[in-house]
Amino acid sequence: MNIYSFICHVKPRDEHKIDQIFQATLLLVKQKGLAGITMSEIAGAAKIATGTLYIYFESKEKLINELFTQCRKSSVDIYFKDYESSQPFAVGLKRIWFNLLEFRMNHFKESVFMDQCYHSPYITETTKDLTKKMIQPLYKLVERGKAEKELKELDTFMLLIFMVSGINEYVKHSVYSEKKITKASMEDLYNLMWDGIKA
Amino acid sequence: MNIYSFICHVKPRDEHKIDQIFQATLLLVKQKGLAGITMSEIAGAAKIATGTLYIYFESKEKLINELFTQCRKSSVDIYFKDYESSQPFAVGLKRIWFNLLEFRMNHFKESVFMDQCYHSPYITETTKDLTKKMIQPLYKLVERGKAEKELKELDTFMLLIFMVSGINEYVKHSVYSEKKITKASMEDLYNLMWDGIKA
Amino acid sequence: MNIYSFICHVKPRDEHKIDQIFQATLLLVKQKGLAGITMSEIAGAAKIATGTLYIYFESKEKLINELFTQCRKSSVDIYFKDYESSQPFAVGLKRIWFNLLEFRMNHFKESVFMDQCYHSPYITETTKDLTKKMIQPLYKLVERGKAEKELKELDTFMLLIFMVSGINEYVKHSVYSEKKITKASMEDLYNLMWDGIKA
Amino acid sequence: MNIYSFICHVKPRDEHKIDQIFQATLLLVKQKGLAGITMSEIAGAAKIATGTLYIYFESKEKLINELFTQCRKSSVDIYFKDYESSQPFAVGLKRIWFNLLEFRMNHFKESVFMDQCYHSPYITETTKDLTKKMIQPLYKLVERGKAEKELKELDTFMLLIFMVSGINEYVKHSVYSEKKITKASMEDLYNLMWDGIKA
DNA sequence: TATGAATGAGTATTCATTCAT
DNA sequence: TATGAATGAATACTCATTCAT
Repeated sequence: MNIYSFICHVKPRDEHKIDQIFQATLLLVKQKGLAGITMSEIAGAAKIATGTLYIYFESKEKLINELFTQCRKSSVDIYFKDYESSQPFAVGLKRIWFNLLEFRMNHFKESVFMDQCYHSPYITETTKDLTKKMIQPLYKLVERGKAEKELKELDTFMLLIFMVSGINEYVKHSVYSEKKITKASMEDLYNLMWDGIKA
Repeated sequence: MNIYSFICHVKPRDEHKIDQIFQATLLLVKQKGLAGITMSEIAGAAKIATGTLYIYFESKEKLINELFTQCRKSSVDIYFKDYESSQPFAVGLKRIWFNLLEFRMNHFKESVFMDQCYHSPYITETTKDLTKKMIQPLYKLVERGKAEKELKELDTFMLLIFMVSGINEYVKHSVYSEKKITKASMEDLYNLMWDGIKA
Repeated sequence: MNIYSFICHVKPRDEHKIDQIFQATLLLVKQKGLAGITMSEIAGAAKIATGTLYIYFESKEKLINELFTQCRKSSVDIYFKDYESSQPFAVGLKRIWFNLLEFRMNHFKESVFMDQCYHSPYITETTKDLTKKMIQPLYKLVERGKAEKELKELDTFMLLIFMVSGINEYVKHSVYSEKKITKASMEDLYNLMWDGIKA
Repeated sequence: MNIYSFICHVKPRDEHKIDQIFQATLLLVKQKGLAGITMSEIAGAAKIATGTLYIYFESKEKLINELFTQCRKSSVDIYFKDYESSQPFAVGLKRIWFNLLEFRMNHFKESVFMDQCYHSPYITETTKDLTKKMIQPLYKLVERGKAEKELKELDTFMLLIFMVSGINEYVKHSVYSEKKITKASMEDLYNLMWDGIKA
């Protein structure tokens, strides 16, 4: 405990321990769903005591919300990795689409967790609203695609949803049926999507 | 009350009550998620006593599983409504696709519930396996489409998932943003999908 | 329903049904103990509906108490069967002792039930008191034995208890170890007891 | 609190608390019978929270079984206190018989509890079987008595049961009629028994 | 009377949270 | 900070009793 803590009562930041807790939670949610996990299970899986959990998160709700927020942040970071708005539209789109796919594949637990949260009593409306804001760049990109006559002249949200939804379901299916996703199948899925949306 | 009751003085278990319970559960799950509902809330919403719940379902787990099973059944019934395998491929496909959309729209609570169940501790593996079997006819249809050179020569499951995934997400989005789904937007979404999968 | 019922509200007396209920209760208590039986189990075992049980007994407590009372009565009836106070002391004693043994053997369920009742919340103090009164004749017999110098000059209750206790335990042991009780072993046990109490 | 606690900051499960729980349970069973006690009553009587009960015993059944096991152990310990198999037969027998009597007198609650358990749904068959094994030394002693021609040539179990049964019933009677058991009456009862079994 | 579904108070058990160490 | 036992309100489930048929 340092002097700063006395003044500001900031939350402790043993980032390593927080990560342990987050990873434990993600794993358990994937295995048993949000409905089936308890604080002591999380503590157990994170190899700390229940009491310790409450040093880092003041309640279960806070823990879930903060994990959600962090998942969302890291997902957005990945979504726009290596994306330059200066690139031609088609290049940028493919870049982002593969980023989305990559995230779903490599962070499957996070995806499941975020899906589950959406209909849970833990996530507040504010948290949900924030999520919407973070996809703004993607929204912009689609608008640009329409402006450049590369995409069909349809409702932007419809295009957005159509582009993304196949990824979620395809990855889910692959994980549960334990089928590897090959580079070729990724291209196939992209082409299905692209043939759908292109002008 | 049926004629049998008059003769035999048997008070049959009230099928209507099962429906009350199911509807109450679906509503609550949509509102608060599977994680947040209690047996007494369900009983309250169904306007019966807690004890009565246990006359019809021996445990919370059984209740959730049976509701899941019934949702699946009714969804499959709707999926293949007015579908004739003798129709041309494109006609049959459109028929089923619109049935799927219709189900998601008109039975949104059921859809949300089924989605939630998938990662819950309530649904058993057997129940999940059955689900897979029930989509067989759709699988067959896609195979036929490929044989008739109407569809791209890709993995059947990939095509299947691609066809269906947009529906789920689009309806979800519409419900939560409280946008009506018009006949026109339905056609738009279908065309996005069709342009993607057609040979 | 007859005219008498209207006037007096007497309890119905389908003696056959009451017996069914009693037998079912005794069987269940032997199997699972007084702590483990429910009214619907009793009804089930008696092949009647739960509601019907309440036509014959207004509560669980009443049912248990009435069964207890009936067991006590029938036991006392058997205890003094063929016993004549005019017979010589030793003859009378042997008669009663063998009657006691016979009751424990042939009405084992009743014995277990009565034992269980003693420490249960169901049996009222009044019911217990009554039980004491019913062994009066036996008490008198022991007093006579002492007066006739046939028995040791000890506290009557001590003699009484000593005489009887071996029976209970020996029968219990035989039933649970599934050993038949032979005529010879009955005599052996009697002699053990007699050698103990005789003057 | 032991030295280990100071070093490791471990708060050990409180053995004393288990005893509190056991004593509370015994008292309640004596008062109301096994049929009439609830977990929250036990917790209340032991002055702990209901939840705490479940830290020490995972279910009511487990609690009852473990208490039964502990009662049996402590009873057997007392049965053979100051008993040496090298002593003359008659000395050893009297020693054990008085130990039995002492246990029944000083641990009346335990006796009542164990009696009640025998026909309850809580005690498993395995637990019952173990009980039989623990009286082996007593069985041996009776066999020796027969070999040394001190006892009647009768079935060992019959002798065993006869020796013991009077104790149970006599103590029960004394407690319920609130009569003190004097040293003299103890000797009287022993002599009744001894005159019965001696060769 | 007889039925057995319905009731809801009561009971066993769980679990988020606190607290003494 | 870290621990995990302790707490007690909340939850799943039971069961004596009632009641419409």
